[in-house]
Amino acid sequence: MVSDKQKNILNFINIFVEKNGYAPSVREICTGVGLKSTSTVQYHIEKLINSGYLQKNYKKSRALTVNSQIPKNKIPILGEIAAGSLLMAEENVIGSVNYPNSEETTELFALSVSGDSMIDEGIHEKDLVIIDKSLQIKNGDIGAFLINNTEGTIKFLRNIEGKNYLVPANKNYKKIQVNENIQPIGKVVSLIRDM
Amino acid sequence: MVSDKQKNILNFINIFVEKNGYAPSVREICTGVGLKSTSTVQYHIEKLINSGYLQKNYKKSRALTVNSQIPKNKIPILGEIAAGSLLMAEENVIGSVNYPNSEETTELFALSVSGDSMIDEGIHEKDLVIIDKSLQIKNGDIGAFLINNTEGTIKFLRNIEGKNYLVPANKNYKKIQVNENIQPIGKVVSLIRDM
DNA sequence: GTTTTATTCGAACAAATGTGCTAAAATTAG
DNA sequence: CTAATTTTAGCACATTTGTTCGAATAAAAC
Repeated sequence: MVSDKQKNILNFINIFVEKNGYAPSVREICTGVGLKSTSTVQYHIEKLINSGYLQKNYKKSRALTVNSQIPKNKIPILGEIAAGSLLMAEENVIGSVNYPNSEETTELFALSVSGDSMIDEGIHEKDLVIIDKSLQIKNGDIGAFLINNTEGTIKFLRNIEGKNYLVPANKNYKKIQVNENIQPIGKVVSLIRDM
Repeated sequence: MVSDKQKNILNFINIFVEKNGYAPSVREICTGVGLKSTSTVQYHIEKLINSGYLQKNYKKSRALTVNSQIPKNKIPILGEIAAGSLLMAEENVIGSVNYPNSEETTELFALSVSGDSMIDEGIHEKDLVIIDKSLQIKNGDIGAFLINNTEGTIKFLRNIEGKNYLVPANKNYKKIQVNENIQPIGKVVSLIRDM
């Protein structure tokens, strides 16, 4: 949809804004990307706007804004997982958090930990775990799972003698064999605790 | 140093940028804060620049940038604590992290945890703890301390029979009585763990 | 090859914008 | 009250900047 030149321009704008704190003028983009005509830049800008990468304010200078494809570092916090399916329905979102190390990720969300089944792994009640829905939970990983379409939980996934188990990090709880009532949500990639 | 009108203007610029993604023009500030002359705004802008609240680029439009007094949400990560004193000397800063819940704080920094003396509190090696230097460590708090001007450590501060101790959360370590070789750094206010 | 589409250029124009100057008005200091 | 300082206004000017139009060039499709 967008050509190399257009990506080039978008990139230039991004870097310029990052560096200067305000957007470049059309002519600054010209020299920045090696074009000699302002209307050429105009042409590409229009394309980028139509593709949803940029926004502009008619006749105002330096009024370009880059549509950061993903609201950078802002991910929703889900509270209790509603019966049915784990969706980011508006009702379930109880807040949002700036996640440190994410560059661009749509598949992240945060979940408030309830219970102490992972206490031996240093995952406490009320901790915020960041979950990546796009990452498959592999043997040995800590993942988020939905049990009976009702209850969300954080557990180790372990393969023991060919069978998959949800394994808690707390001697007081026992492992559960994965069955059709257990649905993987995503891998736990980070933890945030406020004190 | 800065008058109410100037604060008013600074505030207007901040809100405008937040809302539009680019800075207001001189005339937009005029109408925004109820002034009729561009030169009046010019006058105030110069004051704000001299006071260090703003930056400008000569003759460029909308090239105002607000000097966010504190780099919002960005706090330095310190590595090994150098002998001497715990300062945010350039050499010690090994990175930076976006800290979720901070609005404006100068006194925050992050420290990578080494050792397992707080394992029972769910604080693991390589975790990142956020420390607020401006908060006094009180009885029962987890704090960061500098021992012998050399070694940084995270411990509980507990008052037992009138004496202060650094108490680990690990049975394999013993508590240490606070003496003149132990210097408090700040209170641990948050924890971040990447997996 | 021809035709179509995408990209580039140049120049000119109008609007937006920052700047400079002088003077008046309001506020504060003495 | 008077003098000094701060704040505001008005206007004119020079640049910067976005926009428009037509045409040339390059690339892709047929």
